[in-house]
Amino acid sequence: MIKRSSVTSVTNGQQAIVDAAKRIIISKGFESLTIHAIATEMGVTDGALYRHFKSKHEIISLLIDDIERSLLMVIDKPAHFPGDPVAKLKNIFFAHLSYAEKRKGMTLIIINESFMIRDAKIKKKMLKVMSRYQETIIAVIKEGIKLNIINKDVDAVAAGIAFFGMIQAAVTFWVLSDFSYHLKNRTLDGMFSQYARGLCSK
Amino acid sequence: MIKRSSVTSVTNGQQAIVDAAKRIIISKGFESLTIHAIATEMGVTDGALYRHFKSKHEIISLLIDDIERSLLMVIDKPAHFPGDPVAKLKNIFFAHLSYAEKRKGMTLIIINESFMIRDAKIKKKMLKVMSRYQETIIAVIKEGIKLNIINKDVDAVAAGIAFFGMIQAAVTFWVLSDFSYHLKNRTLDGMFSQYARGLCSK
DNA sequence: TTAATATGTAAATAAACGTTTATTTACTAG
DNA sequence: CTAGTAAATAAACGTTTATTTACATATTAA
Repeated sequence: MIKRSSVTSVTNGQQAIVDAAKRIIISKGFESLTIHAIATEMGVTDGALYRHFKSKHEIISLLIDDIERSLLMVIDKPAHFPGDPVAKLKNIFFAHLSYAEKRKGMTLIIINESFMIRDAKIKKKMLKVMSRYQETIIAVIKEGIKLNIINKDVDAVAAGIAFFGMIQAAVTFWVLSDFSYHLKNRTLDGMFSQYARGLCSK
Repeated sequence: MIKRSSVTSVTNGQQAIVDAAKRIIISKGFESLTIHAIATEMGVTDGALYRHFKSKHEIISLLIDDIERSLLMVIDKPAHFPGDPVAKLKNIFFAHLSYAEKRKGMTLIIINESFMIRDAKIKKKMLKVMSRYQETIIAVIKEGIKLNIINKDVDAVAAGIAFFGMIQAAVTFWVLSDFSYHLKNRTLDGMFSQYARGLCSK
């Protein structure tokens, strides 16, 4: 009986490679993600990886799929938990921050690296993940507008981008500081409060 | 009479290389920024660059200096123009966006790349630029609090990070979409309005 | 059992990259 | 005219990449 790791067509061998790649990015950063590094991490030789992948880009592509699954799951859970939309946003906010802290900003690093990779497919895939993230946030905001909790004049798209931006900037400072403090701190509480005020005040 | 390009000790030859590097990043992205590409862009051979620079990292370092000068100048101007602090923030917001659009997100790309470069000096330098950016924003916010225009409960540091995040996220989507729309658009007007409401509402 | 398939190894390849070196050229000052 | 200097050249260097090839071993299915 063979256990498949996911709904999509990712073989066990492929999943092991993706997991190794994640470990490398978290411990040594994206620039250290080489075929040789992955192979060494797994205790095999470089060529062995090509039994499971056509190219390194394909590995990165699967890595983005992995982010899509995990990140969207992390934010979808609080997004669909019944309750006040603003409370939902707050829960999403801190769930995303916990996720980022656990992964040492890996997701943001990959988003940023997507800028740099010429392959248009990878760029497009990353944009798709971010768009789905946005859809979730926007849906919650629109729900809040409908319930008359969030101001009708609020541009949901703009608010969605700003929401993502708060996390992005917080993680950016944190990574640049070499993780020299805890990502989740009192400052971020104030940050969300201010954001929520911007949504709700008339 | 020799004209120097800047206050700091950047020679003309160095400035020419930095300018060429900027052109390459804007037109072909950071991953295309190689010694060979810079040399070709300038119409010289690779080795010639080493008459002006010790290493590629030194070029990147000067590039960050260049960003520091230009970006901080762009935001300092509206920051010190007399008037309402919130109006100042709005002007800074759109000045930064214009700057990003003109440079095709080059600054953000370099910030992101600073993540990846092992050299701790470069990381530190980038963090310094961002901290100086933050100081400017925070000063304006504190001015607003003192004038009783901005809510006393606002955490100026948090608001500064969120301010930067709005721009960062907006540029991120724009770059990932391959510059397929104009960065400055109506959505961003709404974004700032919401931000300002979060600052001012009681 | 046997043949096919999956998975791995070892070694090589080609290209790209940053960097160094020895040499040359053009210009300037004494 | 000479000596010095700044800048560029051409060629190579050593390394690191991703990727390919020829060969071996183990599992699986007929």
